[in-house]
Amino acid sequence: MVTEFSGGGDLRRSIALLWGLTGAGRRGPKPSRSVDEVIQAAIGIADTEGLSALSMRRVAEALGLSPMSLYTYVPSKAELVDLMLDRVSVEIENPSPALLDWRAKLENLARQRWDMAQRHPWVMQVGTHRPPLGPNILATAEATLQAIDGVGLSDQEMQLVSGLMTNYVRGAVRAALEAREVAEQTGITDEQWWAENAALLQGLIEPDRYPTTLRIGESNRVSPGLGLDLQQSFEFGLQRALDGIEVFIAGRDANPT
Amino acid sequence: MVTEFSGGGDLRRSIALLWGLTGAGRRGPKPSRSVDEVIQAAIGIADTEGLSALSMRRVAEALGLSPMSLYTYVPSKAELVDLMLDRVSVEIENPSPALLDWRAKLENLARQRWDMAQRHPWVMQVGTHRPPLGPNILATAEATLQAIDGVGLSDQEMQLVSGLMTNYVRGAVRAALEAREVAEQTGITDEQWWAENAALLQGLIEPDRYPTTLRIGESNRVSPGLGLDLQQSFEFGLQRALDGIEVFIAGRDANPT
DNA sequence: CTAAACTCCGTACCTTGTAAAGTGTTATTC
DNA sequence: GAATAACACTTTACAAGGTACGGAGTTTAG
Repeated sequence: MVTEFSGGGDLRRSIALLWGLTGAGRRGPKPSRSVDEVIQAAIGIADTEGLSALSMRRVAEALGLSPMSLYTYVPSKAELVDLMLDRVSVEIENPSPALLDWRAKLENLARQRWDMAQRHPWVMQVGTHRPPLGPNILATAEATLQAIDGVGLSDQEMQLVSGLMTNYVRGAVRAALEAREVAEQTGITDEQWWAENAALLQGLIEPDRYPTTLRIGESNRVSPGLGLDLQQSFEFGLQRALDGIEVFIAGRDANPT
Repeated sequence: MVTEFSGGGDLRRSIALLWGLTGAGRRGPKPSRSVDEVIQAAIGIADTEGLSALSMRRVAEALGLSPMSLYTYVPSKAELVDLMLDRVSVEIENPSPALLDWRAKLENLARQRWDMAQRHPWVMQVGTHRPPLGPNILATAEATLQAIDGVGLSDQEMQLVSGLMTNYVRGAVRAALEAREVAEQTGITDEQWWAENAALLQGLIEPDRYPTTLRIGESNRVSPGLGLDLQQSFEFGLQRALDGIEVFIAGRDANPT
């Protein structure tokens, strides 16, 4: 499981790639593929085999090129990942205007992010502080801010709320994807894992030291699956976060700046 | 930036290491170091140079051993990371009983996690689904559950609340650490980065498409730092999350199961 | 037509985790 | 006390990764 970074290379070049600016009147042979094909191939690999399987050699192979040829399309692997990120961000749509209040819109955006992450698990392994400022990523930022625009928050508060949503969603989605990935990689279910651990820990630990944990663990054993449905957990936290924001907005309305 | 996984190897061996079980009556030469020294050396490297700098060779060098010797102390790098995780978890203390209500306790735990992550940034890069069940990690789980025990939630709801806190805190802390790491690695401040991007994007994008984002961006430019203090952002989200939990508990009190 | 700019490839370097096999040391067993 | 099993430790080696470098061939500007 590898988390990639971005922003290393030449910003000018990155922006040009993100916004599809092609230098006019170029000499030399025509490229046999397009940057877009490279991005798609990379996304395909990352989707099906995970980000750790995404190597320049692997992408080149999928395109029928030599590894080093890729560097004529893309300055480095980091920039390629940037491009992949912006590309999949197109799947996040602006919430329908039929959703009237901010809460429905934020909820919708959070679910869209959840869904998108199910299709492209690797996005959660890419750093997004200083995101690649491509058209699609900017659009998702715009959608989030628009959802909470005009409800009485200051610009700064809007950023804080937007940050809270991002932080929570990323935390929850990562947890869920991690669960999926671990299960796939080890071939062991959570139940099996817990059972085996419980057996090994039996007698090793003093029950007095972890009474609550043991009680909850026991209650999970008796009715398994109850405590661990990740989608349900995501929804629960989402509603709590929205409730918290609602409290804040209400308090803000009571004494505006 | 690398996210490690755990749980690959032999569970029995892992548990023995975590709980300090040494096989009695061993033949052969005495080990020249202890597992503890290996863990400490590894933590030192990860703390100061980042998880990506943590290699078996590097740890061996710090201990004055050959790389392969480490494998007599620890079955693999993954298990070493597990041990490191449990080791630093000792820094999370059970909230003082003087903190009377659940909210103060959860708040305290969240802040402790924030502080701990500042000291050991790499912990946020380690997967924690199926965490190494060492004494210290179990203790932090116990502390969290105890904080919300007896406030009228079902066992399942307690897990959901605990999960929400974990997810939010991890999301926020990761965002903050990412910011720090990116700044260190690139040597460019966020302000510089945004300014440069703004300059390059100028004229490239249609203002009608991203009105809110541009307005907020402008408002950041005018009074910089206002929207971006990460500790402040963490605190803001933390209070919102706790507010949301409070609403939930209040509603739960109104009609208990 | 010439030369610059470009695409593409083969080779090579460095870093990783760790498998394999060998050497020497200690404690148990006879 | 000698033999042996279990161990600590080392050297060597492999495969996989990103990408620097230099060369060969191709297209277009001047």
